[in-house]
Amino acid sequence: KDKEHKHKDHKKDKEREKSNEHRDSSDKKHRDKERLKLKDGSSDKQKDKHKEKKKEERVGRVLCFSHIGTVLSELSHLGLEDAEFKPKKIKTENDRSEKKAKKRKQEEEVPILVACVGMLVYILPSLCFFMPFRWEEERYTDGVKWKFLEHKGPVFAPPYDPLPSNVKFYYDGKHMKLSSTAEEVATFFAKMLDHEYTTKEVFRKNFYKDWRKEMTSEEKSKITDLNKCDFSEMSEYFKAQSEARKAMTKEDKQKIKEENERILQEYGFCIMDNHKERIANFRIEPPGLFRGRGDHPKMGMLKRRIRPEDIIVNCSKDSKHPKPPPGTKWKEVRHDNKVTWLVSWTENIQGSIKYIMLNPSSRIKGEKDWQKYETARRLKKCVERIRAQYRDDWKSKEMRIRQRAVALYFIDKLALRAGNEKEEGETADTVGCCSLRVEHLTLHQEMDGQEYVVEFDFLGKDSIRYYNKVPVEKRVFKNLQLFMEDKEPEDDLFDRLNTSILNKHLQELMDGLTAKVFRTYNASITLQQQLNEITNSEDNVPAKILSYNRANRAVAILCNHQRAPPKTFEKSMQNLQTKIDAKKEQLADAKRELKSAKADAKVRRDEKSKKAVESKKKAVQRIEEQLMKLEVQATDREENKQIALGTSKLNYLDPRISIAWCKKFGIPIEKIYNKTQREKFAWAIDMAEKDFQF
DNA sequence: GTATTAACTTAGCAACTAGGGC
DNA sequence: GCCCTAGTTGCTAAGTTAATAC
Repeated sequence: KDKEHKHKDHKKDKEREKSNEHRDSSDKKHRDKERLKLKDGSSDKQKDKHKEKKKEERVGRVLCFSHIGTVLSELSHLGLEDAEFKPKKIKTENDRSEKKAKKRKQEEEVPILVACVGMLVYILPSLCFFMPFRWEEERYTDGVKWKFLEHKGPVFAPPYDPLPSNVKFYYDGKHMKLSSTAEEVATFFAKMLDHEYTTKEVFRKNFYKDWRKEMTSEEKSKITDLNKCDFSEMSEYFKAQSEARKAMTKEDKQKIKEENERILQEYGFCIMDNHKERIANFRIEPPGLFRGRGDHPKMGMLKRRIRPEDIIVNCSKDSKHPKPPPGTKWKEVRHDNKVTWLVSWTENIQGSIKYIMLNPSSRIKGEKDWQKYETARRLKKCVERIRAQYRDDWKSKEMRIRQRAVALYFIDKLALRAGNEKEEGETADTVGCCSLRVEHLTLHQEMDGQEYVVEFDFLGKDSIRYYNKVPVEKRVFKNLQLFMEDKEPEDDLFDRLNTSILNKHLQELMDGLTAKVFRTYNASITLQQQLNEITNSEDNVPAKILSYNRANRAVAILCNHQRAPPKTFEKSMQNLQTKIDAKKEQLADAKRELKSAKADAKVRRDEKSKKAVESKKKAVQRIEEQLMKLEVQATDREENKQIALGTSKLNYLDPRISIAWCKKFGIPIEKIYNKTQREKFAWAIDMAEKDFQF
């Protein structure tokens, strides 16, 4: 069968190449152009490219085969009568009983093995026909994302459960019974009472304004000052509830777990093109108070409850459409297969659209992820040309080109984000490269013994501070002086540039190139270089993992992925230090014992004392190793205090680098990626060999 | 050319959970 | 068996990008 398969594959390969040639003729022209532009289109390079292409195709196939298992298990899960494999038939009662009887008969007469073989015979012809090409064929060219999509719709937030009558709200010291709607909004505030948010003026103002909108006219006239509102009883009640949840019996906890599992099984999966796929966020966001990040002008506003009438459902026409809760209607049922979302609604704070989409482990997300890294790898091949060009552009006669070139230099060198323009007063004041203002940079002709230093200080995405002192090339420095001339601190540094202009330019330099590709590229290449540099094949597994974390950390620092130091950081650090101190004492003891054993052996000169010396030596060694391990742990933790490794690991580092590294150095992949991460990177685990280089 | 919007990725925090140490 | 802590998962805000409208 294998041989047959290979033969078929070979034939199909040829056919596919032909059709690809045809389909990609325009692409090819473009590539040829690229090659000419590069002026180094040597035959070797072409061969490499061809090899690479071949490899990709092979890899695609490997993935496909790995999918057969999934498909089979799904089929057994779904039953063979499923719509994708057999036309649907309206079942009559007769049909059903007939079928039941048949099934019983089958169960009695046909051995299970034969039944399984029968099932395989039924499925395999169709699978063998398309499976080897699944990944390629299903990457639809015309923007189509799927052919079949069926799901059960979203899970709504539970309705408001009013407070028990003994939990009271007080206004100006007096008990006041609130209407259900006003009470619900009050509980949102009460739940956050311990949070710093509720002390912020903007938060309080926004909350109060929106709360009043939910009050009855009587409540409105009575409640005129938020400072006179006493939510403390409510707050205590919720705290007690949360304690009670924690103190629940094992059985009760198990029951809740089972219920959640049931909901997950019912609503957490969909069928997209013959695959059962996990949905990411199938629960609608519950109502509450908006918690923006940083100095957000809208913090505290009421995020309203989403009803079925707000929901747009997306699924295929021929699927079983999700049903809205009894007595309600969807806003719309759409059949748009050029998008990947299953459900959407418009939120009321910014007026933006929220989506329910698939889990990162899904085929559709996995493929996109893979594509992203392939684009970054293409950038690797032409990055030197692009760098040469922007360096050249620093000398351009045109201001806009100089600005574009300096901005690109920052994006490339410092991994800054593109930096879209934002509407003032709508969101927190944060910037990226293109939206940098004069006030965010300080130029130092000379600083700490270095020439031409630029000091950056601004708030980036999520209001995370970016602070960096970077020596730059003289030409960049002079350009920056020019851009900042005669400008106010609040003026744009790059007044002739925005992300749209920049990305259009990048698109001309390389197909698919945008500002964010540089972040992906620089992150991944840094990991690769660091791993190549610092991994010592002689090291043991923990030491190698420390090297990996160090490489990962280098990337996180480059991308400025910060975190608030964990609340328990100091304490856990202290605990570790105590352990280290104890180990040091233990080591000193062991050394003393070794010394005396040595002295003893010198006097006695017998086998027994020699052996004793050896065993003491070993003990010292062992303790030294343990101490080193603890110290390594402490260093690792200290270095990680304010750095978040997860974001780069999940979004910027080509997983194939890590997997290849694991394979090369015999590290179990589980040491690097946890279960969720392994699911997300299934595509990479399947395809990365130990010699993979980014 | 500019503004707006839809669709999708990237991001940090908090709640939850599992597993190691005592 | 309990407690502590690190790791995991869920949540949703905040970006980027390309398409579309004007």
